[in-house]
Amino acid sequence: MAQLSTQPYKGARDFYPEDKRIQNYIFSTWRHVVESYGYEQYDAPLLEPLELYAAKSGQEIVSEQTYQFVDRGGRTVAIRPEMTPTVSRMVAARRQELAYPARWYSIPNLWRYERPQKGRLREHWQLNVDMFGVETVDADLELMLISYDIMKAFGANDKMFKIRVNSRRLINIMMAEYLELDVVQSQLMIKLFDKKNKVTPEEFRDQALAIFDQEQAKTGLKKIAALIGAKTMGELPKELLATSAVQDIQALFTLLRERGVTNAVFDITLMRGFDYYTDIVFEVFDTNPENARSLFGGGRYDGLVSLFGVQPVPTVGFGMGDVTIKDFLETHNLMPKPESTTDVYMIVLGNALKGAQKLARELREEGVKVAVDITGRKLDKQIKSAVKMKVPFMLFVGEQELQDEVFTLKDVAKSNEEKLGFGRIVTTIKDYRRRYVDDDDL
RNA sequence: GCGGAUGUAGCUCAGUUGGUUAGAGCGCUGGUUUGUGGCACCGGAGGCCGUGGGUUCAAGCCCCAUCAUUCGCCCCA
Repeated sequence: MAQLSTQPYKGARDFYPEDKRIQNYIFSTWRHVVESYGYEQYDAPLLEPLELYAAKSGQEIVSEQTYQFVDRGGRTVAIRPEMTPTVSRMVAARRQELAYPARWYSIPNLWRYERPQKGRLREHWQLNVDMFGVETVDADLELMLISYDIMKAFGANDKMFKIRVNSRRLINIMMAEYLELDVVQSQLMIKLFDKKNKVTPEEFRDQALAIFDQEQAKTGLKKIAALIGAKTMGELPKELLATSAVQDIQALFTLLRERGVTNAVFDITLMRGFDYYTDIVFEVFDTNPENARSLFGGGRYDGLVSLFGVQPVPTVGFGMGDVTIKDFLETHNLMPKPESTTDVYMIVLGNALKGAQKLARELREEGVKVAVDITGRKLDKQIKSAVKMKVPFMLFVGEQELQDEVFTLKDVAKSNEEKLGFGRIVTTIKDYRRRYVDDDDL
């Protein structure tokens, strides 16, 4: 019989305590920002009927990248690969009774069957933030501001990332009316635009030519050059400038500037994969050359809720994965120092265990998190455990200390110690927590 | 689904044109030290060289297969 493997399932991660601390930090930062905008958390099952994704997510996700099985009742079941269809289902179910604008968020784990690679695993957790019920760009603005604030909350500055913005509505006009492409040609051209930064200008030109028919090719390349060459919206071809799609984007950029966001850029090549986006789309992009990649993104998908047979609900949302943001934090050296969630490791000397347990209980009643070493090991072994666990304080408790009610409290990082009574121990630890750790919802 | 790279101690890796008993650093562990970790010194444990086949007098090293990890591609949150 083969030896059992200790490895986690391919593309999925074990979270040891030191890893879970990091994940908790990311989750807690997310929650802080979105809750500060009044978003409330929801959740839903890991499993959904497969048809939910067949409807709108895009073909490949369903056929190739979904974990699926047939349950004992013969139902075809999928492990959720994304949250958007689920939340749309939930909104549709209570379409009439919800209070709008509905501001919701969740942090689900999602599964996709694909080859793992940098920044993309089979299981990841994703912050999903959505606003339902507002059709003006003020909703798009709010979601982008939240994205921006999250990046700031992680310690990023404006130079580390940029926000790319485009519009599906504009893309459709661009393809169908400006370039005069049919549906099939449009899809090919959208894919080509999407990978513009990955191919050489020559390859781009040749592939564009291959999409046009002979008649279109005469003027097509010039038109594309005019599009790509536009660094600001104002440089767009006149035919497009007059459209309401462009005017909406311009209004959005004005609002962003008013709110102090200066690293947002219009990018006509931004496409985003999902079919369900209908209007403005945006993407937060890492500007570091070593990690030059899309970090996360979102946009408006006004049509999804109505798939469930109810009147449409205008919706804007984005999704942000834990794997990519962790890579970003590591690339930019923004990862906080890992430290235990425990405040004090109690080192017990001689026959003091009973007294130490009583003291620990009293400390807990004051809100201090205490781990007691109950092993009876030699002093240095106990200290080593505390250091390895990265607990910030050690408290030495022996028979003499219990009798005097004065204990030695050691600050591990500073390596200095003080003899303190109960009250001072509590305040010292709480001061430390207030200064260095923001753990109110860990 | 396609292509590249890599699998040797818990971790990071070295290992000569194939040659006898497979190495280092860190970590772990015991001691110097029965109430103070990180430093120092002295000991110790720990390897089916990913797995299976093949070539050879002889394989960690060469060949084939397979599994795993990883980086890209396709695709995309």
